[in-house]
Order: sequence, then C-alpha cells, then structure tokens
Amino acid sequence: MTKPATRIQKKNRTAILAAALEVFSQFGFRGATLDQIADAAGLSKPNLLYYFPSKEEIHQQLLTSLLSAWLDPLRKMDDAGDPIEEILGYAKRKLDLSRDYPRESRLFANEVLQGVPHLGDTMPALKTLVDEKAKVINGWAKAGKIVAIDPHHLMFLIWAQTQHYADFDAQVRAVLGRDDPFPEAFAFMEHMLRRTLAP
Amino acid sequence: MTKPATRIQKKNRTAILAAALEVFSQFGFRGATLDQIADAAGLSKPNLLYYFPSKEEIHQQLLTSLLSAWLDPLRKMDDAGDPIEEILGYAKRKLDLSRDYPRESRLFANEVLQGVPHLGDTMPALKTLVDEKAKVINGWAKAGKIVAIDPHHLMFLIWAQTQHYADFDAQVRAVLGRDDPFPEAFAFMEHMLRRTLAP
DNA sequence: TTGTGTTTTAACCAACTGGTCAAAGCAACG
DNA sequence: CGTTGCTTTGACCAGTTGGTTAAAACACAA
Repeated sequence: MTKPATRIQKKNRTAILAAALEVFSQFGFRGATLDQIADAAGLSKPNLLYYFPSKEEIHQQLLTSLLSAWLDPLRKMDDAGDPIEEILGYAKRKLDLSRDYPRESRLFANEVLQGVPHLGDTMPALKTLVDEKAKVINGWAKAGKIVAIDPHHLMFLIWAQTQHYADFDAQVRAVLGRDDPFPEAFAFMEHMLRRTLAP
Repeated sequence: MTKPATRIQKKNRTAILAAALEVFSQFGFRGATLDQIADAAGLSKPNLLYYFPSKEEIHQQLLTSLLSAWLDPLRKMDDAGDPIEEILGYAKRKLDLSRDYPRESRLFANEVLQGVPHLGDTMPALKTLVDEKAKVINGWAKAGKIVAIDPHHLMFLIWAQTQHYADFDAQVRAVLGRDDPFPEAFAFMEHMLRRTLAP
C-alpha cells in the first residue's frame, strides 16, 4: 500500500523539482547547492530534506523523468511513413523540445559533459533504441528513398544542431544580438536535411 | 621590467594549467576544487596558490588562452578562396580541434552552458568576427557560388556538429559502442555541407 | 475541544571549501 | 662555506556544504 500524498506534498514536491531543475541545469550537480534549491523553491533547507532524502535523489529523479520525454520524439519516428518527412518530423520535435524545455536540455548536457556519471546504466537502452532506428533508416536507404548515409552520424547531427540552440543559448543570443532564433533555425534545418537526405 | 620566470616556475605553471583544464572541463568552475587540481598537478594546495593567486585566476587564464585558439580556424577562412572548399576547410579545422583538444571544448561548453559568466565581455568581439565572416558568406551567395543561406545558422550548424563529438563524447561512445568516430564524422560532415551549400 | 498525524523550523554537526601565514627546505651564486 | 632568494609545507582559518535532530507549529477529523 502506497502513502496517500497530500495536497501540500504534491505542491511542495513539484516546487522543489522545478527549483532543482533551474539550479542543476545552470550549475551542474556539484556546482548546485541545497541552499540555492531551497531558496528557489521558497522553503527552508531542512524542509526540503523532509520531502527528498538527499541531493542525489532529487537529481536522479529529474534525470530519469527527463530521459523518457527526451527519447519520445525518436520513438515516434514511424518506419511506415514517408522517410524524409519522418526524419524531418523527428528533427522538428527535437527542436521544439529545445525551445520549450531548455533547462531540461541543459541538465542533460551537464550530465553528458561530465561523462554520464548518474545515468551510465541507461546508456545501453539508448543504444538499443538508436540502433533500432538506425536499421529503419538503413532500410529507407536501401529502398532508394533517401541517400545512403551513416544513420548514427545523422542522429548526432540532429541532436547536435537542435540541442545547440538550448545548451549554447548564451552564445547564440550574443552572436545574433536578439532572441528567439527558432523560426529561422527550423527553416535552416529543413533546408539542410532535405538536401543531405535526398537520394 | 618583468620577472625572469625560472625553469621550475615554467614547469609548475604549465602542470597546474594542465591539471586545472582537466578538472574544470569535467566539473565546471563551481564543481571543481583546488584540492582536486593540486592533486592532479602533483602539488600541495598552498604550493599551487603560490603560483596562482586564486581559483578564478587559473580559470580565467585557461579561458582566455582557449579563446584565441578557438577562433583561429574561423579567422583563417579566406574570402579569396573557393567558397565551398573554404567552408569545408573551416569545418575540418574545427573538427580537428574537437578531436585534439576535447578538454578545451568541454571547458568552453561548461562556460557557455552557465551563461558565459566569465567571458561575457568577449562576446562582442566574437560577434564582430562572426558578422564579418557572415558578410563574406553572403557575398559568395550573391555571386552564385553557394546557395542563399543564413550564414549565422550555418555557423551554428558547424559549431554544433563539431563540438558535439567532444562535448557529448560519452554519449557518442555509448551509442557507437567504440572509439574514434572522427574519420566517419568528417566524411559525414563533408557530404552534408557539400549538399547543403551547393548553389 | 482534543487528539493525531503532517509540516516546518531552529539549532546543530562533521566534512569540506578557498585561502593565509610563518617557518622550513632548497638551489645556486659569490 | 655562507648567504640570498626561490620553493614547499604544516598548521590554521572563516565560511559553506550536505545532512540530522528534536521540538514546535499546524491541519483537521472526531
């Protein structure tokens, strides 16, 4: 039997996770402090530790709930659909993720930058999914629907380009001298992908 | 008159900077500790602080010496050369940087992820250089040598893709299941850029 | 109102943080 | 050899870190 989970618990837990996401994504795991997180959540530090047993626990919870949402766009890539439109759709969904959830993107970037110390054991699952989709792409290539291409590096290309707009936001803004690069970013990506993939 | 700088000083200073690069690039500024750096450099903490006045000073020195090397490949892009080959050459030089100096790439990634808190004042210089090169690319487009394209987003594409192999190394290795993705990475990038840029 | 379980907090702790300082060790030149 | 200046270190410091504890405050149903 699980505990009931009161209204207050629900409210505070989500407030803590939101605050922790903000802080962890900006400073990384070691760089973030419980005081910062508690402050951002509007709670005292002991009160925060009443809801979560440790700093690591909060971080882990954020990471795991991130991962499923992160891989979802790739899972949705349909091997029965039109190849180029499917790949383009995937890229667009991934770019939307960068625009709508930049903190999540940065949290993930921090984790990978440090060598995936906290979700190293979920990497095999990632590899499985990617290998599976790589086979689909290879099938499309063999059928002459798209150019023959290394599907893994295509994946890296899409990941790199989409996440760049969230993770390197500070640089993008500094270079462009204004906000919201996303409309042009998508137009650019579409041009690039269509030409790269055309058979 | 500047100080002579003995043999020992030179040796220890470079050892410290190398150690600091290793640690900062993995844990970020806040996540890194002087003890870690001193350990990695084979010195005691007070001894380390005999050569550098503070943690920030070490970090700053690494960042500034990084930046010039980082922008060099872009500076070398020659507006008198063949457009597509020039852009391709730039991308290759940038990818070589990721392969040969991955820690520098990660140090930079950490800095930008956190919103360029330490080199925010050098961003205008970056923008100036990029805008200048963007004009060159626009010129090539107007001359019909390459397709009409947003030069800033082309820059982002090259940055994102090349740095991905250094910054997300852990993920790349996990997905590929082996090391050294760079030969294929360059072949892939060449294919992608040639098709993207063709007039 | 009272009793019960939930929520919050003040006070505290040991370990660690960046950094200091005075004294000791050391190289090397006269 | 001895002195001079460079190098290294042990001891130390104040502030911060993640985390604990016991008691107080609170919500709320009977």
